[in-house]
Amino acid sequence: MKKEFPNQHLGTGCHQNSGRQSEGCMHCSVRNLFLLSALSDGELHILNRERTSINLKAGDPLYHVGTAPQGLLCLSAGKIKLEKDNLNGGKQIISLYKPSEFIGFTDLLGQTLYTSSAIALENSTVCFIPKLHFNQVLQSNQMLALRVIEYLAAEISKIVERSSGLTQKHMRARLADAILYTYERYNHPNNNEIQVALKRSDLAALSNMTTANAIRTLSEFIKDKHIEVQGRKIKILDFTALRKISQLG
Amino acid sequence: MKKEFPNQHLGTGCHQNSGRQSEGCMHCSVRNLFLLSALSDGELHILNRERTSINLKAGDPLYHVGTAPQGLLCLSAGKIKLEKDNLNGGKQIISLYKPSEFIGFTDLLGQTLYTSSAIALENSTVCFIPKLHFNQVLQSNQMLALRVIEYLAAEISKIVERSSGLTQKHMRARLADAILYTYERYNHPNNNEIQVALKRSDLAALSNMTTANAIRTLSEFIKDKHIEVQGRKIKILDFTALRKISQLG
DNA sequence: CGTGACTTTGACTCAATTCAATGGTTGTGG
DNA sequence: CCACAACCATTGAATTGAGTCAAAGTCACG
Repeated sequence: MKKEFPNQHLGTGCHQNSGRQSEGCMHCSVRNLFLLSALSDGELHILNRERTSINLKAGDPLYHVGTAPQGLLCLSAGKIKLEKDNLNGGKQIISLYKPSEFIGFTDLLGQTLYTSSAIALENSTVCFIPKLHFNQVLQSNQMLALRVIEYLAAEISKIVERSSGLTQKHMRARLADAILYTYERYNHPNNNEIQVALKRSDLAALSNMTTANAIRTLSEFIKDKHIEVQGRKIKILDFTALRKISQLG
Repeated sequence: MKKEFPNQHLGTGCHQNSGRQSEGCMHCSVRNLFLLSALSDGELHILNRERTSINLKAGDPLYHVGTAPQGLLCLSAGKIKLEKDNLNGGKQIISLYKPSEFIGFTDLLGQTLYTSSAIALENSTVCFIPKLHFNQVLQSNQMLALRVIEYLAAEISKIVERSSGLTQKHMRARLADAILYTYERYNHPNNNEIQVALKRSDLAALSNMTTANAIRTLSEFIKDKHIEVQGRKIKILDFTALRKISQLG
């Protein structure tokens, strides 16, 4: 799951992050996910039959808010953010995704238009499975449906939790949360560097504040030795301190 | 759906808001709901078999945050709020429920503990169907599972929408939203009075602000003739103005 | 008619946004 | 290889929105 394609392979139409080629969903690492582990080989073949691959360069949109989901999107390599415009002309980042995760899954299931835009944070590859084939499988596999229910219900708890943090916590706590979230999503096993190059404005969009304030607050954290920053690379020095700030402000 | 039990009937153990007695789920008005309309008579019998009725007085809790869901709770008569403690010692109201709706449904589906507390806003009756029986039906009825998926996915969109309102809008807009939401939930067909007695602190908990500020902002709305207030009774005079305030602040 | 819970209002404080100015980086084409 | 443009990061000062605290005022109910 952590092993990424070297960038020069991104143009080949290769769709798996397991390293195997031309074998499709059956051997793709998403197979290991809780959600899809309920699928039989036959069902995986259905999904695989019309699967295609999409390559994105850093900054490219995968889809735009307000458009209609056409199928299941599974991130195969790279990193993607979901964001939407906020009411003050800025952006709000809803969530960050890594390989093997589904992008915009709830919008697909909700039978509505996309409620946010998906944008590649770095060069990425995404598998696309037409709606029809996914629905076919979802409609015939009870176990899958039950797992999707559980997944969605858990999502709701997370969203409500995050929401109350964003509304009630002060800037310092919100930024600490954003840093810890980013680390949890993109951490590297052997050090405390966050393996993604987020702009300051991205950090701000994650923690619901102005870019200027994100920078100011980040500077405080550096001065207090909670983190170390070089350009867009953030290294966490003191998890305990960040968690405490997340609680108390 | 609008016809409520007179309060003196609440102690009888009657569980239907259709007015019929002793016929259980099969003739209960929830049968008309999108979610459960997929159920056969046999399945309704399964649900009905061990159904019991819970009576609550205004202010009584149905369950507390952090406890484990034991079954499906369906509001039969009355009004219920879902709330949780916020980080500043106050409360936040997550949602308001009316008869025929399920209380704490997502927590039940998510297989986790209750993420909020349910409290009766007035005398209420709630049907309880043990988890086991509900799961039995959910596991055997594919159509029901698919509808639950759609329902949950739609819930997520709503929650994200509400969340960004609470984080980004100013007090005036948030209070306007709270008033419009309360009206949408508990409106009376023939006038513009909101049919629920919410305390000022409840209005504040809905719109994520201090009680003092809710009162101040409410006074502005009265002065500007957008609403009329007598005690806890709120009458909407100008929907257009409120909707505009919701958009612009 | 007194007690407690709720409502209202004012003054103060502080957190956060806004706006503006400046400095730094990067990539591109001449 | 340099110069320029475009974008990004940083910092300061002024302004405003919202929370806090405290003091009355109102209401219902025993």
